[in-house]
Formats: sequence, structure tokens, C-alpha cells
Amino acid sequence: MPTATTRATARDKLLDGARKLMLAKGYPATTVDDICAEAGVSKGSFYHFFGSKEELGIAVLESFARQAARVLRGPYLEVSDPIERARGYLRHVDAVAEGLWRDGCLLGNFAVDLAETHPEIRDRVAGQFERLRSLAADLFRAVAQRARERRPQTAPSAEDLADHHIALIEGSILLARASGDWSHVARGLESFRRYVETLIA
Amino acid sequence: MPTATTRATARDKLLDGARKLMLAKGYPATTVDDICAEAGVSKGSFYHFFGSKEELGIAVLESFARQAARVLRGPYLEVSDPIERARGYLRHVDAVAEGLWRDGCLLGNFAVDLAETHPEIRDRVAGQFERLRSLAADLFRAVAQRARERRPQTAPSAEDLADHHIALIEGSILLARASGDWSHVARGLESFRRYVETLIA
DNA sequence: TTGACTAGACCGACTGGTTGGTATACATTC
DNA sequence: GAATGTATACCAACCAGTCGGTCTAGTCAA
Repeated sequence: MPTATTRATARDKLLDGARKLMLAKGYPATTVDDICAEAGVSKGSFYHFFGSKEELGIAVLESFARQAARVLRGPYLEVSDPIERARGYLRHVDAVAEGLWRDGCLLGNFAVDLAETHPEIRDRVAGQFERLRSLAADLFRAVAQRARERRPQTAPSAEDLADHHIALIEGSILLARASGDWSHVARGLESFRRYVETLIA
Repeated sequence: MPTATTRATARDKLLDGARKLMLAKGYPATTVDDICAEAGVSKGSFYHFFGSKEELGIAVLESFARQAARVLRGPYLEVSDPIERARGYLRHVDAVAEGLWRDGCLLGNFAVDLAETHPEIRDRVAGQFERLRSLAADLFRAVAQRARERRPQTAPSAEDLADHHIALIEGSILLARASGDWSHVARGLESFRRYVETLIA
């Protein structure tokens, strides 16, 4: 007796197939026929569930962002000492990075592919990055504060750290894609952790 | 009397137009007809100079990489003290960043768009990043050495620093594109300079 | 219990426009 | 008069999107 959660509906299969293909080849190079074939679903079904390719793109983006937000939560949130909480967060990101970004980051792909051509998607991507940024900035607040006490001249703000963090992740994913060597992502994350340790040491 | 350097030949106009469009919209979303219209040149001329769209893509990539290599050279190369040379390099990058990456980075765009679909272009992109990496690693060697003396536990290698540097630039460009706020690039560069100063302080 | 009815899930052939690329004729220059 | 360069009409393949239709599970009156 398949329940709503165990049975993969055609809609879910389309979403999964689209995510996989758009992660690998990018949005413009992924055709609707590709997605249907990957999902094993007909084109009629596609347009039964989604009004357009762009509408599916938005749905995939939202689903990716939801998953990222879920995975990024962790036990570190309960840690009371703010510096230790930041450390816990960075360890947590290390742990979930492979699962989250093994095939790339949809936010990054969409930012490159669609910024100029699909303003609505671009705005949504920007909004997701903004959310991540304020989340990270809050976590790094105490790190920035301590850095300011230690070395006022070269101390970054919490927002600087958050931007640095996100840009480094996205850039590492890009280099991983270019070189085919996905250890870039883990090394980028590690490098950022070293930076933070240097700041608070 | 137009000379070879002042007269823009059809080939050059195609190269320029393609660079502009591919920087803005990415490779797949840029059509051959678009490029011809942008360059004010007919399709016959296009296929007279380039055997295919991919061949033009490669030519644009090489021209972008050549320009980057030229612009990235600077007076810092003559500085004998290796730490000061690294500092000089970072100042130089700050200065030329706007000119180089105001509209994005072709290496980054191609990495995202073509890694999976055009293996030859991907290999060339990877090669260019590799070149940049070894260049930067050489410049950061002394910084890494001093960091090792100061804080052995959290010191990055010269290669770590080079990867960090490049990934941060590419990631900042990506965030700039997503948000529409191109000050991200300058701030990313500044953040890296602060990191380096922290390491050698 | 059954049979008429309905709504949503799903199908695949089709369309009109666009794509990268070609053929061929014309112009310019040495 | 060749070589080099430019123009335009054209093509087959491919694209997103459409449309008429089938299938199935559920509803409900009799």
C-alpha cells in the first residue's frame, strides 16, 4: 500500500530528474525532453504539472533551497557559547558538504546561467543567498567581535565573513567543476576554518 | 590609414561581440545569430573565420585568458622582498579588478556552462585555472612560510592560499551576478588581503 | 452492488519558431 | 584572376509548448 511519501509521483520524478540534469549541464542546456526522458515521464505529464520550463526551474530551485536549509541545521544551534557555536557550524558544514554539493550548487548554476535572462529566477537566487548570508553573519558575529579585539586593523565584520564564506564555497564548487576534482570543496571549507581559527587565536 | 591594430576586422568584431554576449548570458544562451548581429557582420563571415560555435568559444576563451595574463602582470614583479611582492600583487589585482571582471569572468561562466557538455573547452578552462594557481602559489610562497613560523597549526600552504584566492574571486563574481551588486568583487578581494595581512602579522 | 459520471493523472503526436551550420553568389584586394 | 572576405537564402535538427485523447480512482444515485 504505497503512501503519499513512499510513492514517487510523476511530479517528484520530474523534479528529481530536472535537479540532476540542471546540476550537471546547467539550465539552458537541459531540455524539457531530456527531463521527461530522465524521469521516465511523458511530455504531457510535464505540462500537466508545470506551466513552463521556467516554472519547473523555480520549483527545483525552491526544493534545493529547502533541502539546503534543512541539512544546514544541526546540533551546533544549541551550543550557548557563540564562538563554539560558530566552530560547531563549520564542522557541521564540513560534514554535510559532500551530500549537499557533490554535484554542484543549483544556486550557483542558476546565478551564472539565468541572471541576465530570467529576472524572476535571479531575484529568487539573490534572496536565497541573502538568507544564507544573514544566517552565517549571525553565527560569525562573535568571531568578528573577538577578531576586532585581537587585531582591530585587519578584522572583518560578521557580514564580511559571511560573504567570504559563501563566495569561497561557490568558487570552490566552480573550480571543482572545472578541474573535475571535487576535493576542492572540502579543501575550501577547511581553508575557511583555518582562517576563522587564525582570527580568534 | 588604418593599421592592423586600429582597424577592427570582422574577426575581431566577432570575438568582441561574442565575449560581451557570453559574459552576459553565458555560452548556451548566446546564439550565433546574436553574435553576428552584435558584431554587425553576416553569418557567412562568421563561418569564414570560425569552423563552429565551439571553435569561436575556444578563441574567445584564449583571448580572455591572454588579456587576463597581460593585465595581471605589473610592477610588483620587480619587488625583491617576497612578502612585499605578494602585497604588491594583491594591490595590483585590486586596481585592475574592475577592468577585468566588471562583466564577469569567462573562465567561470564556461566552467559552469560547459564542463559536462564540451570536454575540450573544460580542459582548457581547467588549464587556465591551473596556470593562475601556480602563478599565485609562487607569489604566496613566502606568505605561507611566514604563516608557518607564526602559527604552525593553522597555517595554509602556498597552494591552499592560491586556491583560496581564486575561488574567492570566482565566488564573489558569482554573488555579484546574482545580487546585481558588483562591489562584491572588490570586497572579496579586500577580505582576502586582510586574511593575508593577518597571516603575516 | 452496480453502473453512470467526473476529475485529475498521464500520454505522445504535432506545431511553429529557432538553432547551428551550409551553399552559393558577389565583392574586394593583391 | 586568384585568394580572401562578405552576403543571403536555405536546411535539417531541435526546441518549448499544444492538443486531443486515454486511463484510473473515486463519488453517488438507484
